[in-house]
Amino acid sequence: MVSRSRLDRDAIVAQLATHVLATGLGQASLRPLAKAIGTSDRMLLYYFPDKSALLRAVLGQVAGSLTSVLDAHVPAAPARAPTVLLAELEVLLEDGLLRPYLKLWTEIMIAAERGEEPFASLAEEISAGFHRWVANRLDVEDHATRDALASLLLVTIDGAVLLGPVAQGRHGRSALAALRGLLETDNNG
Amino acid sequence: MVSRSRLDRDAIVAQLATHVLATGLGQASLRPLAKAIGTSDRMLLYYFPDKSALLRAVLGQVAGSLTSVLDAHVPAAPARAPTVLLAELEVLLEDGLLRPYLKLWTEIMIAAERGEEPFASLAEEISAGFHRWVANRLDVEDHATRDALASLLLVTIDGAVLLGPVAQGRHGRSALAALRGLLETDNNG
DNA sequence: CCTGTTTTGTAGCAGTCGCTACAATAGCCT
DNA sequence: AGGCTATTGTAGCGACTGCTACAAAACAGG
Repeated sequence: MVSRSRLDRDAIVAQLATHVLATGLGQASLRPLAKAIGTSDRMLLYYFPDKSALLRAVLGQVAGSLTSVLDAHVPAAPARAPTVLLAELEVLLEDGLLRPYLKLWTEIMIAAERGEEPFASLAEEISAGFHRWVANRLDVEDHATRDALASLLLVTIDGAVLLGPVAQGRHGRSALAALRGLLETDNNG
Repeated sequence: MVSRSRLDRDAIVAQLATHVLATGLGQASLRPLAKAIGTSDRMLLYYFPDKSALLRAVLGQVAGSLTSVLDAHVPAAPARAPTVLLAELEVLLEDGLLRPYLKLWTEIMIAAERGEEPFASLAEEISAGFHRWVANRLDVEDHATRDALASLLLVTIDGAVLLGPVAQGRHGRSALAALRGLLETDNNG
């Protein structure tokens, strides 16, 4: 009844999640994806109705993995000043733990803007989740300014990752450093 | 000698520039591009050696058009406080004058990160040009902090555009507003 | 008009895309 | 063993990709 195969549905999703995280969505066609995990495109479409459903499962797994990484390194309590949270996220970026996720995230955003599924709906969910995650860790009492600061951190980090490849990554690094400086003087003034 | 055709090289570049600005790089295959400007893929490859050269010419034209728009609305002199320059750029974003260029720009960045030509080299040039454009308009005397602030504006605006499609654009708008607030208190303190 | 060059159309190549029809295997149950 | 279902392979469809060979026009100068 419960049949076991060399590569069942969950294993496919798990292996594709790490593969897509490493290589991006540029090579995410059925045949290359299948080859990367040692199976055939025929199998991917045996376990999933179509490519959209497959990618939705895979990227959902990636999103879950991201929150695991984030929660492991940046616990929810206690709430922090914005500058402190930004510094913690910068460390994760420099360590390379966060960057693959955010690079994938920018690719999802581009595809979402074109209206391609499942990216459009995924983009909405993931951005909402990440924004909530950031806001929950900020010790700003006023809800409006806390949400605005969370948006600012979200936007600036995404922008820094987007501009990462050019100028040897200088723009991203100095932008985050400058923002951290602004947040500090704002806190002390 | 000087032969004239219904659609010569310069006309092709000009028309394709406005077309990709409106539709993005997602549909930028030879046959759709040709159809959009009323010619054939055969003609595009008659005037250009390959697709990469064609896109390089077209995107170069777009970049030139962007600097025209920017210079027309934000003159070089006099230098401004960061918060003022950011406010001016926000106006251009809200008017929709800047957004198409920056959306195209994010697509170029994604393709550049994959190493695809001509996007990798283009990304380097355009980002350097935009950064210089911003830095030239800031009235910050210290070069290092002026460059860092220019990077921050660059990164935050790009991030805001990238996150534009989700949450009805709330993230982008409130992020820029929050950054403007930080820059103001920094200036006054 | 004729000749030669420049500009275009038509057809097609070899590759990839998502997806499917059909058949062959493999494993279980009786 | 025989039958039944779950799994997998093979082959291919129609559409698309960048690009090219070949030839028909269109246009020039003589």
